[in-house]
Amino acid sequence: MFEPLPDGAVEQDELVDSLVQAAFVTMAVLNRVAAEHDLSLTQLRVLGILRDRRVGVTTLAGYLGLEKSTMTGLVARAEKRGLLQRAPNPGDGRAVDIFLSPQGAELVERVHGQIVQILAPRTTDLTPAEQRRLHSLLRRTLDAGPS
Amino acid sequence: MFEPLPDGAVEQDELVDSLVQAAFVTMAVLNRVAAEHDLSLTQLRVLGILRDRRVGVTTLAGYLGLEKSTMTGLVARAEKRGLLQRAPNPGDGRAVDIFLSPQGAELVERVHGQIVQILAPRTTDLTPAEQRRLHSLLRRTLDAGPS
DNA sequence: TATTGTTATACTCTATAACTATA
DNA sequence: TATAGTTATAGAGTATAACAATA
Repeated sequence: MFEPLPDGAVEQDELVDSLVQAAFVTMAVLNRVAAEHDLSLTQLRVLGILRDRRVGVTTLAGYLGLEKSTMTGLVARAEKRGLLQRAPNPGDGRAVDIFLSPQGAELVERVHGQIVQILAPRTTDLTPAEQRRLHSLLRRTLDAGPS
Repeated sequence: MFEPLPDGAVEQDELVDSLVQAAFVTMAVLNRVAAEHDLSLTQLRVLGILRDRRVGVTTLAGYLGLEKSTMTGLVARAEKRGLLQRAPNPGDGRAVDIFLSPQGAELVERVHGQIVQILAPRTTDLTPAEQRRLHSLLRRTLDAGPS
């Protein structure tokens, strides 16, 4: 009467859908918190990357999957707001180093804390053991590599 | 020597970070697939919502968290491409019904299949039991409600 | 009066192409 | 020649404010 499912296809589908939904919910939170500080998600990502790095425009563009020319505008606007700074690279006359200003560093930590505060309670229905399991499963899913 | 951690704070932090990272990885896939079909993520979301609904502009804007005026442009561009259609609502002379065209319906199914095909393999390192567990944990995390 | 949708306007994000300065 | 970054230009996405038509 029932055909055997093609190797768990329905479950796969539902698992993917829940991953996608979780992504949308999470991104909505990030967007909202960023917007509270007049930041776009991209601006927030820039600050997040610069949290522990000082990089050139091309490298930054690479992290974000954007064009160099796009970075120029993003960096210019963030610099104008005093969130990051530009300085000529000592070793390469063409290159420019991008790094957080003190205000930018302060802001990104504050925003990060806010995000944790909002997202963490969503997982507190889970037992500590379940939280560890979810963490580990997500890690392994992510590490399954690109594409 | 070691202070007791404030009630699992570090683990919470790492769990949230893995949720955020999973969201970025997932959104990157969605963006890439959408772009292959010359769709923005927002356009794709519009098509996804209309998959099983016929709604007015205000309702659609509500689902997406956007302004009505923003929808006008999004809908106009998608309509121009033949992906959706507008029709006056029979019951309310002010309202407009938005719904997928046959081409739009075909496209959204194709894109959805592509997304599942790309994301599903990421979870195949997990055993079937682990997959069910991840699915269930994500669901419970999502259902923890908004904000 | 309130609601539905559009228009006008402005700004951010994004890409492509052309350019400069340096390597 | 190749690379780092900027500028010019154009289009999409977004919001705010003002508006017309209908309820």
